[in-house]
Amino acid sequence: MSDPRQAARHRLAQFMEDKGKRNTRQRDLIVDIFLEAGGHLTLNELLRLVQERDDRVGFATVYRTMKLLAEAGVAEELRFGEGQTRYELAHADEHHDHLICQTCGKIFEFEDDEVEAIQDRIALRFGLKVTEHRHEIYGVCTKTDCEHLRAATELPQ
Amino acid sequence: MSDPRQAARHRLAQFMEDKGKRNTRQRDLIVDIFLEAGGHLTLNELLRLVQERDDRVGFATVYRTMKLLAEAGVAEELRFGEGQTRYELAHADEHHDHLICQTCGKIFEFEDDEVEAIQDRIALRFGLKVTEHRHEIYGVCTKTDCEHLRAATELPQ
DNA sequence: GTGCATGCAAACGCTTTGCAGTCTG
DNA sequence: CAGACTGCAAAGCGTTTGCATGCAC
Repeated sequence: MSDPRQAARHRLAQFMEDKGKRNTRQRDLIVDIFLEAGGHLTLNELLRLVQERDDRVGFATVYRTMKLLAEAGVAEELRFGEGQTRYELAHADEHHDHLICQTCGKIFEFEDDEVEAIQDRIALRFGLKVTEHRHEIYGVCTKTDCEHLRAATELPQ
Repeated sequence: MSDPRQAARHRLAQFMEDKGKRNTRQRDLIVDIFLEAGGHLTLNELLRLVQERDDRVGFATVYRTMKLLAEAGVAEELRFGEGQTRYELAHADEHHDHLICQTCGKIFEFEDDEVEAIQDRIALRFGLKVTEHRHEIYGVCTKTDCEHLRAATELPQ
């Protein structure tokens, strides 16, 4: 049960029950695909994947389901500079930030306690109490398979 | 000439000349207001300020002028989580990040070499060469005049 | 059966652009 | 006076919502 996907399913099931939400064919499918895909997808990318398995599902359902997952704490909304929202699996309790390759579009995750500590110190200096933060590092991937990945993930820019 | 506004005016004048751009009543007004206001304004906030002095100026002109300033390296586009673009005066050569108070909407700027250094190290670990980054710290302002500031800056949320 | 969920299409909010008329250099 | 600039209005684009219908419980 150290699988984050299993944990997510449990949390979601609990949330659904608590709130009197219903399980439907569409929701199940969307959740499955979101969990399998493993993150950083836009609504349209999700929709496309969903429709490969069931083309009767509409955009609004994917949209509302992802909002639901976000509310349940199972998904997190990410907004990079692209003008679209991406969704990733929320890792329980732990926070992480992102590195984005501007060539291939690949997104990496990182976590750094030192940065978090410095952050708190900086905020204090301005008289703020930190509630959340966003830290994105943009760069160029030096891996040789960069171009290949770009094609695979189909990210713009 | 350590005044960043003067520096900005010079840089802009140079850019205009190089590119064969023209000086107009509207552009002069928008630039004046942008430089005086001192940052972090949305297009609509700018438009409102501009129209207080000349209500014949349209939104598109403010929009295009700010794009021009961004292109000239005089303004920088900021996108926080609000769905609107804000513009701030670009400080020549130096980079800084932002602290945003979620209560009063006030925006502070900070700079931290240690974070930048850690960032480079993290990126290296993933095989990326950093081109730029974004670091936003959201928090709650503990200042007593927080609510007052909120009214003054008229930020949402 | 009740009322939550779906799918469509329309509304939104912000940004971007085409075009006819205006003004700078 | 050529062509860059303006203002308007319309188009784009991603997101959000109203509503009639469908379906889970």
